[in-house]
Amino acid sequence: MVESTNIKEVARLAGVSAGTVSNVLNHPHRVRETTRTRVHQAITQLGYVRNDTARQLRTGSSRQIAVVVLNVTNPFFTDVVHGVEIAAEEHGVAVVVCNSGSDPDRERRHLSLLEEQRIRGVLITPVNDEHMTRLHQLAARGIPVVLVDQSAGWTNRCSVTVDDVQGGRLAAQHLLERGHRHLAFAGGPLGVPQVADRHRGFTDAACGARIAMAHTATLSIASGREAAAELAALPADERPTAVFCANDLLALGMLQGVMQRGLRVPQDVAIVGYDDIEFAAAATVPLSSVRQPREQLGRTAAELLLDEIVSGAAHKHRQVLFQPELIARASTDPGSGMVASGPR
Amino acid sequence: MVESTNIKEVARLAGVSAGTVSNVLNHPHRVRETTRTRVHQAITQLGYVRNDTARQLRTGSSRQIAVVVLNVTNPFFTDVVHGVEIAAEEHGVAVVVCNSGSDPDRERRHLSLLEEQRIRGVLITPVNDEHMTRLHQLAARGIPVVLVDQSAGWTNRCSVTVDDVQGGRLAAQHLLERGHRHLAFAGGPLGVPQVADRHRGFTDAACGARIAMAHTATLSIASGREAAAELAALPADERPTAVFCANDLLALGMLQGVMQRGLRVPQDVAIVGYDDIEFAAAATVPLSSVRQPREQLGRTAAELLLDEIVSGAAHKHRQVLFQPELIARASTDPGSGMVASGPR
DNA sequence: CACGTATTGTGAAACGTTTCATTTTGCGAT
DNA sequence: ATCGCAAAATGAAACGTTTCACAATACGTG
Repeated sequence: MVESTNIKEVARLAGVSAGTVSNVLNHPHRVRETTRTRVHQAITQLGYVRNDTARQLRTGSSRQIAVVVLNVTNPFFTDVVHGVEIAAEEHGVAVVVCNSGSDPDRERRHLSLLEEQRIRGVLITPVNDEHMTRLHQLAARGIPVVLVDQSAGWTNRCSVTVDDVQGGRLAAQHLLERGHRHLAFAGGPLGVPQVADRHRGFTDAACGARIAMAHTATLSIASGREAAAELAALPADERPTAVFCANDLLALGMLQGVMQRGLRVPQDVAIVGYDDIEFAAAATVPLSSVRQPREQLGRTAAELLLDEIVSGAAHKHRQVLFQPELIARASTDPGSGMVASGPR
Repeated sequence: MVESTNIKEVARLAGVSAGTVSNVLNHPHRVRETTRTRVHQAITQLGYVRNDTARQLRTGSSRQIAVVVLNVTNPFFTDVVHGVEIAAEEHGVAVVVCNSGSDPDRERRHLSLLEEQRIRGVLITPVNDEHMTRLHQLAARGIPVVLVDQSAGWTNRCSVTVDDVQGGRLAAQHLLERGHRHLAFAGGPLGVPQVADRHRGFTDAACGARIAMAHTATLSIASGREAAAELAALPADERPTAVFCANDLLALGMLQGVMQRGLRVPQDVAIVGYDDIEFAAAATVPLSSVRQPREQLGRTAAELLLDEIVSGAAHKHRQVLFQPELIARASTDPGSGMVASGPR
């Protein structure tokens, strides 16, 4: 390990005090131009790099915000992260991405680490409500927290959500309009609030229809394939004619699974996904899906957080609720068959 | 902002010195059990959280490694990141994900920030060779750097790569075997080493064939659609019968674009992608693709980095080269038509 | 009970900044 | 020349840890 040069060495080389070097870096106008250039020369000559650790210790706050997501490999979340980055960049703060992988334990560890690092603020989609008090604690200790895509039990703080119950309703309505009377919901675990809400909205709006439940362990393509096997194994007259999947990964797996078993989509079974990730439109059969404003979700959340950071006590907490939108494509349209949808 | 309690307050409440509290936290065996529990009580009673900033300043090193990727929204990179996380978790170090977005300027800013933070190590897929000297500088200053998915001009350090030239060759061979004699390469910018290598391998192995070039501005679905428009506009006898796309996003866009314009895949135009992201198999026409060991790439890179971190001078630099593999699916198989491929 | 030794605990220094009260410098006006 | 005052520079304290040489206990043994 090479010991790096510090501010004092720069000061010595430039023939000034450490305080002056610090001023050159942080308040250039306070120092005369001639010395300023002298200091800059010393800096480049020594290859000096400011030690942010010491700076943070002294100033007491970092210049980073964190975003904790459920699953980095889910395009929904990477789009959210992208939105966060856009907003953060405008404010000159850096974003660190943490992945809980839907594991409460990893989520807890991340939060502890972030608190130890005195992170400036946290955006988080919690795994479940297990750590809600922990999050309130964080906020009480001066680390603002904004909930993303979840709002249960968080009325007195900022959150940015999409109406999942309404999303479930949209899916049900769409399928009922298409004439389906025997439906299925695929998703899980129901402990995940988003899944529970989508399920609730779906069953509410489809109260007249028959609804089967395909419980999945995760919200992944693999789980979708498994659920498809279950579904395809049913005798034709017992099989739902349409499935609503709790997210697009599940729906893509479902699509692959049922087609592999010789069922036609949408003729034998129609499929509606959720999120409308970019790959939904490019699927084997372009996927109908409940669209969420993914990037805007992230951007708005970041803006709320940044406002809370800069405004401090003057900040007013807000709960932003976006409305989802159903995008109909071939996977629910008997007429369109195998014709691809156009660009979104 | 709430002023947090520090180690001294804990010490006072527990009736010991600050050093003892520190020992309880870092070397528990050095302190008697009775005092240890007393200190722990004080910690929980005050809700004390260690200030990692001060700890890092004193110890001189952080417990985090960074991974800088070209595009967080590209599933290829999220899979790589996932591999990194797995390896890092085994070693108890945290991962921070930085997104350069293929922008050299953002890449530079990230590197500066990471250096200021005295990050423990960096995994990076550089945008191009613009900052190679900067990376060597970082390494010379005691921040190990491992190159991921790129190795040009990096012979004396660790890197983990997949043979892109060979990948390009595989694609060409595959298409030649299928009888295609009029090919196209879609990708860009050629300043991106991966693109250049794939292009080179492709043209090398297809030297007998006619090869058109569809230059794209980015490696995204949108760019793929644009390239498709270009291609579809050609008269049928001037149009290549097969396209090799520099990555799967491009290929998915290409697929959407050509189908939307009434061309059939693979009958009118066959398509080969690159990366074999999970969504390639789920595409409108399941996509043939050159598979890279995405997760293993990340995991291996992280392991090399961690070895360099713990072994220090004893570490031997290694350049790991993986071989790609062509996965044939319907997008290049005239026989299979629209039949979906099975699970991978 | 005194001794020797291993086990615990202490206290101050050090890490590299920023901050701010204070001192020094520069310079135009007298 | 000298004064006055703004501008510039200084130097030491402080941020919250960890470390380490040293002091103070505890405890088994003779």
